[in-house]
Amino acid sequence: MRLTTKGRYAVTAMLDLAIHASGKPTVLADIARRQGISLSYLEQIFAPLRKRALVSSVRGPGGGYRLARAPSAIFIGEVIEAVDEQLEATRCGGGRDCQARGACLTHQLWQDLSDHVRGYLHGVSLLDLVEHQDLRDRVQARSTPVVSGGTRVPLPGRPGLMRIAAGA
Amino acid sequence: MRLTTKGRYAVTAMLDLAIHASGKPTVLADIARRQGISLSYLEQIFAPLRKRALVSSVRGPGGGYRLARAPSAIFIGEVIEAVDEQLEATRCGGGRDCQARGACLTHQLWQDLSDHVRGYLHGVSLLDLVEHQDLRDRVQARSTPVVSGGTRVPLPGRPGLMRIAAGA
DNA sequence: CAATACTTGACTGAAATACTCGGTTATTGT
DNA sequence: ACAATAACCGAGTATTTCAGTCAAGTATTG
Ligand code: FES
Ligand code: FES
Repeated sequence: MRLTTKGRYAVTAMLDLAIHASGKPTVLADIARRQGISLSYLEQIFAPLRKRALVSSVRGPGGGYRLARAPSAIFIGEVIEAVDEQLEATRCGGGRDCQARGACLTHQLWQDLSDHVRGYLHGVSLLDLVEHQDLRDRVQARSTPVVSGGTRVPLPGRPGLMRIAAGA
Repeated sequence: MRLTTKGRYAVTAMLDLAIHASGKPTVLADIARRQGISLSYLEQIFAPLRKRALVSSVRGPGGGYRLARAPSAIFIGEVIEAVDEQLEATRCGGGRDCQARGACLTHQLWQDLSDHVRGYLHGVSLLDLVEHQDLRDRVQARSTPVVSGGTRVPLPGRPGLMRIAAGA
């Protein structure tokens, strides 16, 4: 499982794009300044975002980038997978073959973890992030993705068992 | 968020330990052979496991490692955090300070993701992994950790929206 | 005491990350 | 036409992390 600054920057930039949307496209230089990201690095990140049709670009003066869809229809999982290529937690990449003779003992575990993470990140849209800083409540209430029936089970408040690793 | 082979090996080794438990301690060399992991690397991995009191060791001939608790009381999250040190997905590490002036736009998102992942991995015990290869059902039914009141909400079956990244 | 097996620490090659740099192409206003 | 703008593209590079080796211990058993 790989979650790098590249993926984080991509989400941040998309969010910035969503916030400052106003008819006119936004130039990368602005995003770079506002979010404290290197411009050249941003350019590198936006290439795959454009290829996946998450943003559209306009060249020349007055140009820039625009979201290709409504913020409510762009999900974090898409953005991350567009630039990072995989949220996959298995070692085999899904092929059940990291042990030479079949799947290893833990394949299913990582597989399930991957599905879990993907399911979560594909359930949060850019709009969700724009609307509230305190997205905790709404996000947890929607850990099941929006596309299907909207079952919306109320998960209990965050469990109190994290921070096991205290670090000396 | 960092999930390396070190963490994976740790879980695999602990699982092997749980499977081959039989009064006598298990030697690392056996685990190394069975699971295809370098012995020296395993030694490195077991040091922190012992420090965190997840395993106990017996030196000398006839020695080896034993689980320090019942398999039902050892959770995957503990094992991973013991050797990997963090499942944290935020860039700041929880300090809300990766932007110089306060938290970045996406801090809350990564924070929630971390909590989600931790909650999941702390809800799966070694016993769960030992008992069934098809842990999918039971694991999803217990994505809320066991320690608190056992609310046990039935999450819907896995959503059908993964595999967005097709890869050309 | 000799074999076993854990314990510790330093060390290393290879890969990935997080960038930078230089240049090219399209578009626009003057 | 021309210059300014801003997206595009490809290489190159310093640093860090990963994954693993190696060498030297120390405790325990028979
Ligand atoms: S992780 Fe898939 S076979 Fe080991
Ligand atoms: S991730 Fe915590 S402040 Fe940016």
